[in-house]
Amino acid sequence: MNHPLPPNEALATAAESAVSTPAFSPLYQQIKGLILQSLQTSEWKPGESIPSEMELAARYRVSQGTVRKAIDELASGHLLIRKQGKGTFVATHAEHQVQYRFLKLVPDQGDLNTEGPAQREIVDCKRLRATAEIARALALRSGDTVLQVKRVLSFSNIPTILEDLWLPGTPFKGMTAERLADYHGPMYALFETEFGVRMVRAQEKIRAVLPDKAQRELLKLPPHTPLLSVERIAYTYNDTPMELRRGFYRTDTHHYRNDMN
Amino acid sequence: MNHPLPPNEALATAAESAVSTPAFSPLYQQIKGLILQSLQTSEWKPGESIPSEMELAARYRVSQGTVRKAIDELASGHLLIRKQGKGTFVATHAEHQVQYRFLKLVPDQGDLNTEGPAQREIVDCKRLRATAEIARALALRSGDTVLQVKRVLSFSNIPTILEDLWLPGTPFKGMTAERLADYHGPMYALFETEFGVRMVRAQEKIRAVLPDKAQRELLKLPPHTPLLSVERIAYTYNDTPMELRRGFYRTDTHHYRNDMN
DNA sequence: CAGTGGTCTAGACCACACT
DNA sequence: GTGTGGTCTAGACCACTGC
Repeated sequence: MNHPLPPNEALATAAESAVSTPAFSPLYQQIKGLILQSLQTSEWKPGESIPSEMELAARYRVSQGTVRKAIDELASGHLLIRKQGKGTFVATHAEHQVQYRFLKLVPDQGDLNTEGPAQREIVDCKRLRATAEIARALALRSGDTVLQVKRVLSFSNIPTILEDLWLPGTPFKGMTAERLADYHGPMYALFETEFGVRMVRAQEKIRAVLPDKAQRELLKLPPHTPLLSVERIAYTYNDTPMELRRGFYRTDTHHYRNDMN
Repeated sequence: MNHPLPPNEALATAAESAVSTPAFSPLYQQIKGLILQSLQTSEWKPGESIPSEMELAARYRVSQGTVRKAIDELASGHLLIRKQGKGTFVATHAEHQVQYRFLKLVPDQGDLNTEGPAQREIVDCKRLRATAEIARALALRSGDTVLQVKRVLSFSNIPTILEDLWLPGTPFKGMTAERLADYHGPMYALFETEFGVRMVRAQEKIRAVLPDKAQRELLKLPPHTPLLSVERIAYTYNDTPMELRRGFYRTDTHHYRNDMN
């Protein structure tokens, strides 16, 4: 093995058992896995600080540099946030800086600050059985209980976003329309504090569509107004899908912005 | 200063002149700037290898680790590509792996491989004076010469993308419809080899729109088919805008895919 | 002041590609 | 084998934060 010190029980020697693939994994990747595990089990919660690099180095019996590289990768994936002089923290959607990280709709003029926060209206919130399609997206079985939420977001009192979202019933047991309505702040922040579910990654499929009658009414749209259809699957740690969201965005005053580099 | 060796003339001491802001810049950032400069001046061209880490360390009089960190950042920005055992290479849009890095439209079923390459038809290609809007997007003055290209892309012989693009006249002197039509491969690869312009970053604004009559005809669309409007500004090194592109995408068989993490 | 992350170095060794 | 990037270590010092 590639470990210079007495083997740490935590540093799996699983690679040995494999035959055809050497499956060489650098030490810092293994450390990254161990840190990830502590995040998953909520040993360190969103917003909290994790142990210092020196402490982690001692805990895992590796050098500070190795821990450093592991943390660097997690930080570049927005799982951790480094703050010089203060420590390293578990990322959270409650942070003002990264609020609405996954919402790419921005006003044509001005920015999110000039516009202010959205007005939110919960239209519907109920439990139902997952259709085949929803089950597939959420890695559930058809018929499993899911929570459906339907809501409208308005900016400057203009209804702009209509969205339906589906959450797996088990992890979100106890979620109600009231709790959603009472909570001020990003929905993903509520998921973190109330249900221990942190979204780390999302994937969106975007199309141009014409709204049906019900959608037109909820958004108070004139006829023949095309909408952006945004289908999102959000994942927690371990690539587990935890939310399916179908959004319909007005794009006459706003646009979807995507920066690529 | 923070340099342990006889000062290298290349490592600017510009920070000294500033008064209010200390403007501390780590060594590896300065190295990164020097490498970037060599990329801008085409000392190393797309697809070529740059000197080894050891050579660069000697050239800049720093340790290998410092060069390494500079290269790491450039590689994570897709400006360089590291290949273990072979060397470090200047990124290029001709690489099969990263071809069409900025095209996010993918087929609903299958992937880009099952679909095969697009059929391309140049509809128009002419020089004209920049409108105020185009001039602003390309950081030119109104009335400056720009090159306009209009084309249609088809997949499986179904016209799917209609796009207009505008290029600044000076860097793209000598571009013709013929050269575009004759070139097989990504347009951005042609820009690299023929005009020394490498696109490193892009920004897109996306909306849902209804096509006008001309657009409907070019894409052979039934009436009332909404389209995705994708406005892209692409930048070279140094954040210089080099292309404005307005695309209209059919999204009944394809969708715009955006992965966030 | 002590504690944190951030930078820089020097040296050893490993994995991979070419020849 | 030689040369490349990739990993890991150990130690020194710098920059920032808060007591």
